[in-house]
Amino acid sequence: MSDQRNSGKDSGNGGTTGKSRPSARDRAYDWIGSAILTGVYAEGQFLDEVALAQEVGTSRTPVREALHRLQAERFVELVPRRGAQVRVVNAKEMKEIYQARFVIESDAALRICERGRGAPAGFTELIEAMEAAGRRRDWNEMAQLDQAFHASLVRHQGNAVLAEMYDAMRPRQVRLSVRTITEAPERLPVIEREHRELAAALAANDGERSVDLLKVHLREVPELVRAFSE
Amino acid sequence: MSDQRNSGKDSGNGGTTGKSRPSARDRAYDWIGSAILTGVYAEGQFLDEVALAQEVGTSRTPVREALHRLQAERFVELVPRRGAQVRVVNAKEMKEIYQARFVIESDAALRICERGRGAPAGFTELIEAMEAAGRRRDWNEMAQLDQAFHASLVRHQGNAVLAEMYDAMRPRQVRLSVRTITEAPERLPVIEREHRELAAALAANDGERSVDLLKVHLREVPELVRAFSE
DNA sequence: TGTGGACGACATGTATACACGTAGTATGCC
DNA sequence: GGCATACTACGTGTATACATGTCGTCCACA
Repeated sequence: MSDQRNSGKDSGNGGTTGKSRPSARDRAYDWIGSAILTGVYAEGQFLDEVALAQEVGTSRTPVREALHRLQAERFVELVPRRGAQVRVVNAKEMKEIYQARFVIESDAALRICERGRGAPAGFTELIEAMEAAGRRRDWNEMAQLDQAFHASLVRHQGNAVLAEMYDAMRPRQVRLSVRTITEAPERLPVIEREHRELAAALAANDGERSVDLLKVHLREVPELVRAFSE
Repeated sequence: MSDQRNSGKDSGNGGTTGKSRPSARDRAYDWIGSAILTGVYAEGQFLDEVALAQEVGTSRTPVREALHRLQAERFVELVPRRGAQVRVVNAKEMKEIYQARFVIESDAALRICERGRGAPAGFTELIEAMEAAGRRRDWNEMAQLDQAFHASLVRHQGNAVLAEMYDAMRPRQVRLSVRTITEAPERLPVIEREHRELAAALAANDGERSVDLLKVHLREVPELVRAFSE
């Protein structure tokens, strides 16, 4: 929830001034987003712009802009003349997200293998970093690396529109990814093995096997979610 | 560019007051969006918030909110401390959009047929309305109905996340859809035939044939685009 | 003459004040 | 006692003023 500035693009923000202080809008975005993810606000609750502004330490204007962005990422719903309503990701939506992920990722794998592109650059390094984080039991780091792993697969395909779509789902997944790993760490070796197998299949440009692996890999998580979430 | 209010959702805006006057933000969104689509502003040009506010007849605040929304739809890029830069959809992006459409639509068709759901409700009516618009040579109406046709296919699949993603591409397509039909009206009968064939394949729950039809249908347009756009 | 820096104009980022619509509450009527 | 209605409080929608960073220009200097 902290690397989401500049709409996910690394547009360099000038570059000369070095690391400029984050804008009020970004701070409001981070603050509200974290609050929703950590469950400070109940689902369906309306957020008070003035109260948020006081909490963040800005005026209403940056808060409003942050809320619009959070709406784009489906964290809140902006009801006209009523305000921003908290919209917690539920099990049904999570299942749909994983289904959408499978659609995009499997298409990416197929096209990558069709063109003989092999595994993305840095794929192995990401796997190793993930396993290292797993040994440290740093689930937060692991979840982020897992996201990066799958995102690099999609980006490797070369379609920026699909990659943007895929990235748009990312914020909604972070919370549940961490939770999934935290509550079922015994599945860690399985996940790691599947990652390595996927890397191998891609390196061999075996699209069909890649899709099969993704199907299994992306099916497990929603099952876990359903198991302890309903 | 006129039915895009409330972030594409028909959230009923209260309902009791009937059709309330559009907000300043919506008017700004429509005005700027139309201006970009009709080519008033050159690619890469920075938009002046004050000037836009004067044109639309509001203050800067609704203009800024409209620009943020236009950024989410990739019509402009918001460069920090510089402003909103016009970002015209180019041929490469258009090709990627059609590829993304194929990925989502073919998945929808497959799942619909797997579950034996048949064609979406109102599918035939949409086809007939499209053909009527074609006879009137009302290309604008045709393009919109075509969008609705394909969107209903995606929605019929039942995955709201994928449907939202799909809808997010819609604004970017409108301009080119109209242009494509306008500049190659002789292809109209082909398009209409393909629509009817797709409807028949879905009604028969023939997923494989539906995908084949979509592959042809969604491949033609980018080819046309490349033909007269570069 | 070309280059570097300082200054001024200007646009965006932010704060705040006002307008308008909605929700909740109290009151009167049936 | 229950329900409809008017009123009040409150929060969003919008406008405007101020703060701050950026870009272009001009001038000094090599």
